[in-house]
Amino acid sequence: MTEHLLVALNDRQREAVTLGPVSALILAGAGSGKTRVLTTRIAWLIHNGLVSPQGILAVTFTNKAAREMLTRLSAMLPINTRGMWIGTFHGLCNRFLKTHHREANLPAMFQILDAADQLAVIKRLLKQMNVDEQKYPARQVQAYINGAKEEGLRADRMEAYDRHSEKLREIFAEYDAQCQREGVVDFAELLLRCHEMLGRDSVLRRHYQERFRYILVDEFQDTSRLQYSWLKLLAGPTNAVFAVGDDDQSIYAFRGARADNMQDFQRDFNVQHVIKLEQNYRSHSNILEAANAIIAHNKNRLGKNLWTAEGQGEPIRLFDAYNDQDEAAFIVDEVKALAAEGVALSQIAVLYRSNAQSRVLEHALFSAGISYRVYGGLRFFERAEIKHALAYLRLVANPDDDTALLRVINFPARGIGARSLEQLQEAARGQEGSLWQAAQTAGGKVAAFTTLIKSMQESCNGLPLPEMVAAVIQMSGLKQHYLTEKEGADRIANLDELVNAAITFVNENDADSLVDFLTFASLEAGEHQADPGHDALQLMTVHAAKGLEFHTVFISGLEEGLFPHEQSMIEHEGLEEERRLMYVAVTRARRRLYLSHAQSRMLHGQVRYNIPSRFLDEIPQALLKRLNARVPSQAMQTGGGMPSISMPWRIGEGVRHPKFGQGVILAYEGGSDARVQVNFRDAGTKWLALEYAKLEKL
DNA sequence: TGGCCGAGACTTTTT
DNA sequence: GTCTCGGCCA
Repeated sequence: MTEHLLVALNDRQREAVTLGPVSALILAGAGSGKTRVLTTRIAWLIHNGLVSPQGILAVTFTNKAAREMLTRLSAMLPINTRGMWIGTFHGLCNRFLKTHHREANLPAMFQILDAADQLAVIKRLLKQMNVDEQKYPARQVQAYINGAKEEGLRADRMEAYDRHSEKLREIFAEYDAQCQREGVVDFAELLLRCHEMLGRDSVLRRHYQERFRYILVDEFQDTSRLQYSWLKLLAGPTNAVFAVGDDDQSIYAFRGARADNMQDFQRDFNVQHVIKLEQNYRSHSNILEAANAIIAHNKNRLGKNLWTAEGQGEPIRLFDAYNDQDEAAFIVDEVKALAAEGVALSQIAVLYRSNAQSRVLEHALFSAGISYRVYGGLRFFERAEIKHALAYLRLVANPDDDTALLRVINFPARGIGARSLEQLQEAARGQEGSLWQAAQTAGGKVAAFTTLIKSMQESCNGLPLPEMVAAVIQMSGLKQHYLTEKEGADRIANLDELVNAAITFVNENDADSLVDFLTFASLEAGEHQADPGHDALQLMTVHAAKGLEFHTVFISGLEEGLFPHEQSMIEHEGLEEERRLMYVAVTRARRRLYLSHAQSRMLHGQVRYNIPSRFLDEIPQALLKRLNARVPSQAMQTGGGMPSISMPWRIGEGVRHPKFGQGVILAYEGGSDARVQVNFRDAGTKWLALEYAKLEKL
């Protein structure tokens, strides 16, 4: 009866899919078919009548993953997936809060602040509270507040041990009060508010515990403390939690992800079934062996070894570039050759540790006429013109939204300057109300603005969503404004696109209310990916590549200080996270993998000399094919291995010291007591007198 | 109100 | 090197 669902699965996968009503931890390695297991399990549970679609709660990390799960599910089962509780933590919490807004002490039309909105609120607050923004930078305050909420803490539970932390706590409390007044919630608040509501209201909690007998969690290694706690609340003592994750792919510790939740889960849920999915369906074995060898250097692991039934494939190609431009030129050449062999550009990815590295690559690709696409950067709903239009729409839905009001009260410019705003804010503070409320009694230009918003509200009344959006854009004067701007054409095109987005939204969702659309815009800022029809080389950070796969992958900038990043060394267990990042990068490749590093590169406006990444040493030499060493010609002439004191040393040259090991020359001082500064990989940076130091060229 | 200039930063990022 | 932000001036 259910055989057709299981036929394509291996034994481990099938075991996971067909588990009974018990909690289980699935350690799913890269490329081991984890999404398939997750969706097949849901289908299997429903198909066998163990649970109805309404009894399932499935959590993913991104909207994209949630969508994919829904798509696959409807392909497997003839059911309507629309009402199912499958979504991100934030999306599901939002759903809870919308349904029970009274219990959560929120207005029915509460709005969601994205990170930029939140920062704006904080900046405004700091000004209002007369806080020294040098001592309390808005970004740090934001990190403090979000960090606290991720841990499940509010201001009243924050410890304060000095004036600074006391102040932070005070700002935190004031910030929450401000959001409450405006009827807005930030991302972390969605989770925390929902968690508190379920914790407090036992009737509600039991209701949902009865309902969601099967809870499934994707990317479990990326859950935060609060998210895990939320899961525990919903699971109660009896429900079955199916947690799928890979501790080796935990690369978001820096933003609160806690892979230790996997161990806690085993203990708290008395997990009897830990199933490892280790067969990889993606890569050839050379690539997997390299990945296994690298990750084996991490101590803090649950333990797992990927294998494949496919052959060993091609060796991993290693390229030693003279500098960053040389590295880029090499990549361009190889990409051209691959394209000539018939590999689609979209099946080739160039990965790097940090975004700044893309510039040199882009330049080289542009000159070579290779089409490419860079992932990251601003997304559709984050663009200024879109945020402006959305702010007008937000005011139509909830005029008490101060953030939205401040964004557009004078955009396009209508002569409401800083003075009038200050008066307005003063008045609002006086009556403990919103800016909108204070604006009601104002005259002149402010009154004209409130009239505008009110007429927008009237015009929108009864209109279908897309027409509403179009009307508000029209009435706002945004288009006229951009007409006069130099680069306004793109912005106008984007505003038109917003109307299209509304049409798509109505078609793809049951909802067609303005509030739902605004929620969608906040919760899902739009895709990074552009038109898939366009064949282009893929450029992205390693983080952005998680979950993707390509025929060929280039990992560039494999240098100490860059990858692993120097900032990571000072962090607790930072190096292990960098290594997991490297593991993720390597396992993106199906057939061919290139690793490259440059002896020097331009960084922060300075030339920096780096030695090859330690991760390269962690790969068995037998798997590697060294393509060449493009060494500067002078170093070539000196020949290898001859100790030499008389010969001038070149900055950037690799050296070996009998005691300190490998390093790179950073600086040179000539004269009778000539000395060099060497950055040793293991021993740090040292000045050495050439007369005594037994330096050897590499 | 907008534009210009200097200072300072500058891993990774989804919701 | 390059971008953003804030302050200041016309």
